[in-house]
Amino acid sequence: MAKKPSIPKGTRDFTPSEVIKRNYIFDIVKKHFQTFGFQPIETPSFENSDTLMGKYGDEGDRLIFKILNSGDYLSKVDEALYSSKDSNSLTSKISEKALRYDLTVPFARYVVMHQNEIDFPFKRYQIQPVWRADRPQKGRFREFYQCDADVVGSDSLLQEIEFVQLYDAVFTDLKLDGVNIKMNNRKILSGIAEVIGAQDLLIDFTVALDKLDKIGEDGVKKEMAERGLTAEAIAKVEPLFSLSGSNLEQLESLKELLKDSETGSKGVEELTFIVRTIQEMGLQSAKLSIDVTLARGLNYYTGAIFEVGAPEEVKMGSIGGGGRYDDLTGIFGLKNVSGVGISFGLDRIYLVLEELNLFPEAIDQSLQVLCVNFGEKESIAALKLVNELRKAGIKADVYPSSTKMQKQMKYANNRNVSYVVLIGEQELESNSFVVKNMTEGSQKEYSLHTVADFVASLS
RNA sequence: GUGGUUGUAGCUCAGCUGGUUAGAGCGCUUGAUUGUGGUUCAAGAGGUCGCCGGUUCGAAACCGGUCUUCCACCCCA
Repeated sequence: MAKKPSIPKGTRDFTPSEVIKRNYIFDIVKKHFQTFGFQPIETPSFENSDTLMGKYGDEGDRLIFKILNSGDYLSKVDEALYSSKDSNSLTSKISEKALRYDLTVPFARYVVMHQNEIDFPFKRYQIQPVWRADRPQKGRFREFYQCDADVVGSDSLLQEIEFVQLYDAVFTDLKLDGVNIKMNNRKILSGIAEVIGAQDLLIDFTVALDKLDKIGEDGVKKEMAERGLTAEAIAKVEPLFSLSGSNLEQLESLKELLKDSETGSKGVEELTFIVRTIQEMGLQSAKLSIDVTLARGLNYYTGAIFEVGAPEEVKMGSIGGGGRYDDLTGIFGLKNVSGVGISFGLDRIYLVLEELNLFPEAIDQSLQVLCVNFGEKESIAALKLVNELRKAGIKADVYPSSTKMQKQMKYANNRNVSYVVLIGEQELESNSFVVKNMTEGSQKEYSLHTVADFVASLS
């Protein structure tokens, strides 16, 4: 080993225990995706650059990993461009492929390409890694998994309602109590901007408003002023900071506030329908709350906006989000297809479950039974027993070499094995095996003819 | 992309305003214990102090660069 190996910034190796815990989350999420009628698809890990570039704004373009062309990629670049050192124009000449940046845009591409085979409404889920050339932070990586579920081809609000229930089902199953599903509606934000006379500054207005819980009311006002909102407009925003009461009461206030805005009223109406219906049907462990300051992903969301907050006792931002985008496939030439979708932030959910100790206790156990190896003859007998145990679905193994017992026992202990089986000379003679319970330290002898008794004791 | 922060044994970390041979706990190996782990005791192995360069008689420590970690911003899952 000449040099210590390393992995790129923002990437990770996963240990066996981590993979098992991640799979636990994946399996639960998948199970509920399926019971809600979503179908899985997969798309390539890299796409043509023009599929991705320009879809996420300037900031997004910068964060897309570009793949260098194969072969002598510089020979095709003319001298003038090369010597101009203009990275942006040069990039398109030497790189025609890029790593997937999210799952939504490739999905839109997929829908357009397969529009004639798809039965709409199409409910799909997709769990694959994506890559971003971002600067890493805690819970933020350059390679991470996204779990998305989207519906395209239906503008029914029933979809939004289903997504709230889907979030509730998944987090309930994960035993993660007290998640807060926050909802807003782009139309409400547009309506507010309209009413305060700042339509043109919608994005600036919402970006500032979104920071309320971080920088407080005064901070938001200050930022709005910096972003060009008039003092008059900011004064009109005031009532938003003091919205109180139940979801429906807040919606009632918004209705009054937005009565002069057609768009805004539509948004209030939509949210009211969703809130009423969810209230009627009930949620298992999550709570649904209206949050007019919620303003993420505004570049393409046109209706509902979702964000899921971790339970209050953990300091973790959002663990999921999503929204409705009325014309997602439009960028690829297919008009009038409405879509709505949500995403689960796997890495953060993992951190939250870890912090709250919510992974099942037995999850780490990769081996239930280990047979100590006493030599060739003995190990063959052990292997026969192990075969029977494996057929019964028990995770069992024989230690591969007849090293000292102390070493074998220690290995069993470190692997968190619950039972160690001893088949030595004495046991061979009497056609039996000794089972040591590693947590209690007790031992029990079984006949090799009645392995079923031992199997029964395991369940 | 901007500003800051971190890096010393497999892991978690000490190491003073530059000074001789770089430490601890845990883990690991061996023995006490040739058929019994998790407890105990004894002994042992393991480090080009992230990497490259500079200052100095002398650098783990100071300076510059670079990589990495984490944090804030931007943005976002």
